[in-house]
Amino acid sequence: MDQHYDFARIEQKWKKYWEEEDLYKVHIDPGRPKYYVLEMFPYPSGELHMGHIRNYSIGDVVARFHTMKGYNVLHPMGWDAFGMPAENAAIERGIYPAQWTASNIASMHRQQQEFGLSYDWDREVATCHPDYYRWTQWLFLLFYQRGLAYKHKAEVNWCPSCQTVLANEQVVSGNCWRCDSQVVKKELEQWFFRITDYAERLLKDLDTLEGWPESVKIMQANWIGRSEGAEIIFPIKGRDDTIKVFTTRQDTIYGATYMVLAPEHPLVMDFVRGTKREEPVQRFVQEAIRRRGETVDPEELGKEGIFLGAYAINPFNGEEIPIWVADYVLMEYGTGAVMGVPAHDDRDFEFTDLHGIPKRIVIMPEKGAPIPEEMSEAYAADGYLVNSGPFDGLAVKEAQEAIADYLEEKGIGRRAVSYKLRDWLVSRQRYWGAPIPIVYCDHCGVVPVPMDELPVMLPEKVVFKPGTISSLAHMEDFVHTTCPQCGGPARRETDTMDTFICSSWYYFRYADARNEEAPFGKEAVDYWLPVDQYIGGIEHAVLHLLYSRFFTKVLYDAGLVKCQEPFTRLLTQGMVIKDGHKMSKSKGNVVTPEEIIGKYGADTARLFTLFASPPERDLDWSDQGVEGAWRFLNRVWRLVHNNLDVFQEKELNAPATTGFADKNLRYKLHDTIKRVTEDVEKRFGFNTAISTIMELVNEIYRYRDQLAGKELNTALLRESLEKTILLLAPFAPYLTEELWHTIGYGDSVHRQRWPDYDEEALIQEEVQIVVQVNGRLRERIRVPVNLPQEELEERALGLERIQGLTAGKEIVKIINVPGRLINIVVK
RNA sequence: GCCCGGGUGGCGGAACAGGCAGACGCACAGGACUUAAAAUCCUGCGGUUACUAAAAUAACCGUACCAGUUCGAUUCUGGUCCCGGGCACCA
Repeated sequence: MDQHYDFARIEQKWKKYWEEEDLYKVHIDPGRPKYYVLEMFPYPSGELHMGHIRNYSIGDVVARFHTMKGYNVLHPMGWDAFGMPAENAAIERGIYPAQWTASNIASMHRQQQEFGLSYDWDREVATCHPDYYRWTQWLFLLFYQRGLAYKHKAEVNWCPSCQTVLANEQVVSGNCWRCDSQVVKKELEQWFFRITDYAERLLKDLDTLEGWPESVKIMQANWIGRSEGAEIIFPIKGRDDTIKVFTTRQDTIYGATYMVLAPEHPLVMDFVRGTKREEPVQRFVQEAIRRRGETVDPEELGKEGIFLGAYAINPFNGEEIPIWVADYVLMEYGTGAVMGVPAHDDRDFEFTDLHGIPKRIVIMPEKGAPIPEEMSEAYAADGYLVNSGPFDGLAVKEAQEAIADYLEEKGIGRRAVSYKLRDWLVSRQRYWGAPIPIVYCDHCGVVPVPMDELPVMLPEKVVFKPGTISSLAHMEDFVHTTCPQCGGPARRETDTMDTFICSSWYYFRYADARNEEAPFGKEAVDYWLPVDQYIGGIEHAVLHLLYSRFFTKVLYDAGLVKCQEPFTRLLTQGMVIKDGHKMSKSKGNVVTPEEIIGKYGADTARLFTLFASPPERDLDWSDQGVEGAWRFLNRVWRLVHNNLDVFQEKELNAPATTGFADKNLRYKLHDTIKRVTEDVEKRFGFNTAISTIMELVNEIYRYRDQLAGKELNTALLRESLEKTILLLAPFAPYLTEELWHTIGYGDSVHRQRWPDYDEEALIQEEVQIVVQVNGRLRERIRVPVNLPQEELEERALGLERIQGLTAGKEIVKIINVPGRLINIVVK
């Protein structure tokens, strides 16, 4: 017999069989519990990499396991197909983005099928198909109708390399998330989604996501950035208007020694117009705005500012405080104006040191402590109020409440909540995206395209003019249209949608992917959604995952879906690393899925990626480790082939007097079933599940060796081999299918029930007990399971070594952990 | 700076509720099979020391570091160091 199995032949054979059998097609079946497992759909770059394989291998095990467990499993795949690379390819190679994308999809689809992934391909979607983006546009209009989409002129993030704007979430440390170029600020009129309306719910509902990693929830909470505090209205000396500030430390109001406005604040120029300060302030403001657009690191910025010659009046003590403009105050957050409390805020402290503004201490850590003259740093911690008039002596928390109450009573302010989250900028000056379904009519203004006229088709035959912004804007046939309202001439919106919109709802579409009447049918989404298990990279912690949650809540409010959260459980997988770096062409450490398939087959590739590390952690690629996975699969293959006789005999031999070896094997088998089930179901412990199966296989080999030449319990051997195949089926679907048929079955192994373990088999007559003296391991003894405690202690104390260690000493106590150890404490 | 993870043999990792540290795999070493190699199978494999011809055995140390709680700590608590990730003046 060969030492190795012919993976190429086997994998081809069963791939074809599964396709012919429609093995992975699913339909709504209210009689069975559903399970929706989903891997984040990929961008069709044209090639699968190991990160994809890891992602899909995890999802496939989860899907196959639940199918065997009796669930009706939805496991779809599709393509996040709009985006920049297609445009670049078009420019570089003179091929239309639609064609380039379609051929990439075809080749990646083929590679996925090689891997034997259990997708229902009838539900495949591609976001660039009119059948799909029609509904993306429909959803845009739904948002528009609900007042959640609006056009607005604002200072936005601009990536000079991608030649388009970016949402805040898509700027990573000042750089573009996609191309890493430095992002600059630009004033543009753009479409936004009002995600800030949902800030509170997006934050609060994080608590309901018990199946999400804490780290992702914390990242989202930080991104939303909720702060509780107060707005305080300051009158302006000599004028009728007022300035409103937002603060989280209203308790420090008596320590406010100045006020600062953001450079963009409308009052800034108002204060200095026509005065000698106008020119320097103007210069300062322009410079501040320019620098803000360029500089990445706030440390480099320092704290520049300039006095405006005006004074605000502290409504609590009537004190006049100077009003400054400074670059460290942001117009977009709070009210764009801050009360400066240098003694109790690090930034204000630094600013006043620089510009010679006095500090006043109003919080002391202890009651009655002497108030120091000098401070070396701001005191931002807890304490008690001083120098604060009627509020003296209150603790910080109490003062915050008391002062908020006072503000509201006197009508000079109110409690307020501020968020760091900004509205989602969704327009992009790119061709390869879903057109925004809006027209501009000279007569009627902004007019949405009627829903029944969708899709607004993206012209496929595009010509890219280098250096121009959006190619769509140059396509006269596209731009010129008629107004849906008055029928007069109108222009189309030429910006397209952020591709994150397309990916914010695809998991709903899978439930009803071929629906031509609606984005999805109610029955289908109510049955399948939410996604029970979502699997993907941590890099989407606040991008795709936040946007999708937002979309789901809007669809919920519109009555289109029943769930308020899209993903019940989330698994964030680690990266695939080789030689200490992420695999990349520039590092020259890339191993392609195709190489591995060619050399060892899909099962080995899957098994290795699952075995080498737990899914959340980074995976260190090791060619030798792959070799080990390959060896193991062959070991299983040989084990079955070497024992084929037990499947051919009709009368199986099960001697009545089963010996220790038999009991031992049967225990191992059922213990393995139990552990593998729990590992996969509860812990995503694929690495330990596989190692447990390896132990079982080793045990079966040992059993054969032990009983070589003796009468075998063929019934037990057969049970062991069959169940080993079943346990391995989700991990190595091709090999196990082959073996399942080899041992004589006609149906697919992937239609079998997951094995249950037999409690009886797990009952042991003897256990090993560890004997410790003063917590140090000294002996191990085997005793009957139900040996009474006194007898166990007696036996332990009677052991020669233990006697030697306890002789002449006082036994203080004996700790007994049933079934595990006893610890004799002596003095 | 703030907020999260993580640190266990030569390597990837295991130890699930405070109870045998190092499962499983890789690498390595020795042996079997072979004319030979590959493949396969078997055995060993954290460190130090003692004893010994060798094996066996035993003691001590050991889960980044320092304290603490406990009969007992990789696991819990406090502090320190290092590595990785997120945020970026958010008042």
